Amino acid sequence: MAPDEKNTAVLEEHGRLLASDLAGEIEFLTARTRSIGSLLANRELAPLNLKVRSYSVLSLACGPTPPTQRELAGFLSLDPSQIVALVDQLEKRGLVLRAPDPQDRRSKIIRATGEGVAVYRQAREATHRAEDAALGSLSPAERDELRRLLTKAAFPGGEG
Amino acid sequence: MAPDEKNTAVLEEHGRLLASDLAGEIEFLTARTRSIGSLLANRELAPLNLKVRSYSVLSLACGPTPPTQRELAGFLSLDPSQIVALVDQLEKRGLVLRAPDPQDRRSKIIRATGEGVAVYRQAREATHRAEDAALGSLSPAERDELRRLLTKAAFPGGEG
DNA sequence: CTTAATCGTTGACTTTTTCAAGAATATAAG
DNA sequence: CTTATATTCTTGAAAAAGTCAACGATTAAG
Repeated sequence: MAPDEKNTAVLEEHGRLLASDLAGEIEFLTARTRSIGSLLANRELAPLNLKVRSYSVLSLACGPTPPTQRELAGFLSLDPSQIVALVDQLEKRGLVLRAPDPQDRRSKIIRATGEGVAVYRQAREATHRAEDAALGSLSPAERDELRRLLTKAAFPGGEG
Repeated sequence: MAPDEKNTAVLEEHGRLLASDLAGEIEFLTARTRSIGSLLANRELAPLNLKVRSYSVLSLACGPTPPTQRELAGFLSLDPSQIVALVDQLEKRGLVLRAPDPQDRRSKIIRATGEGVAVYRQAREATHRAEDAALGSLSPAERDELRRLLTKAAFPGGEG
């Protein structure tokens, strides 16, 4: 078997099962899309010693409104204790820091350092490469539409 | 906190972070959509002693072309060893059985029993309720379009 | 002031994922 | 036919991820 063929085996022949009920369920299609997507994203992020999870935290920490750990947990659908571990790693590498929230001393605001921003820029390119690879079968317009629909699904309360 | 409010806390306020780069990434939106979807689906499936994973196996086993375990692994993006565990459980409950593949005695075809089909019918209603709850913010036309786009993303080689 | 709730943290526990190896069967080459 | 290589299911172990309850510090409510 070729060196990199192993992890791409996800894209094998499944012709017979495409006619199944399950293949028509959005829940299943979402799970499979995510599985392929995070496989490719993790592969691209590996050289930076990041995974999709740590990349997501770093990304939000680089944004214009750095979040508290509680906000990270809610936004990323993770348990607060998982955020602790993720921030610990990133902080140990000097990519983010825990800043006290002036409005609530219980909370800690996760903000990226200069180096964190630098690493994030590379990581963003990596995830964009992964997205190109994962969604290569969709046109730019289709990707925009998919993004719009998924946003409504992921944030039902949205901006309404 | 109200009795059932805990698990619905995923749908909190995230206004500030919706403007982040991350919120525009399809990979992230897919992960969040799946997280909400499988939470609701697992909740609906719990009374039947099923989870999304075992439901998926049961569903394919009920289909017109029962799959081998290898096909299940590829289609569901799971490791073959995970399929063993899932089929073990379902077989122990009498919902599926391992039939020898006449064309390849290494393979085992996973076929639903009569009771398996009966349970599946209830389970399908449960997951449809969950899908309605998860995608309540999308119109039927939008759901169809989302299904179409996700199918292209999940099966790049598709029916081409 | 007293009580209740929230945030980050820790630790324990379960589940899921990943990986390597083996027995049985199939395929390919000589 | 014999030998070598590959595939399928299975097992078991290890790593990673997810779940949950409890604690100190802080805030909010009564």
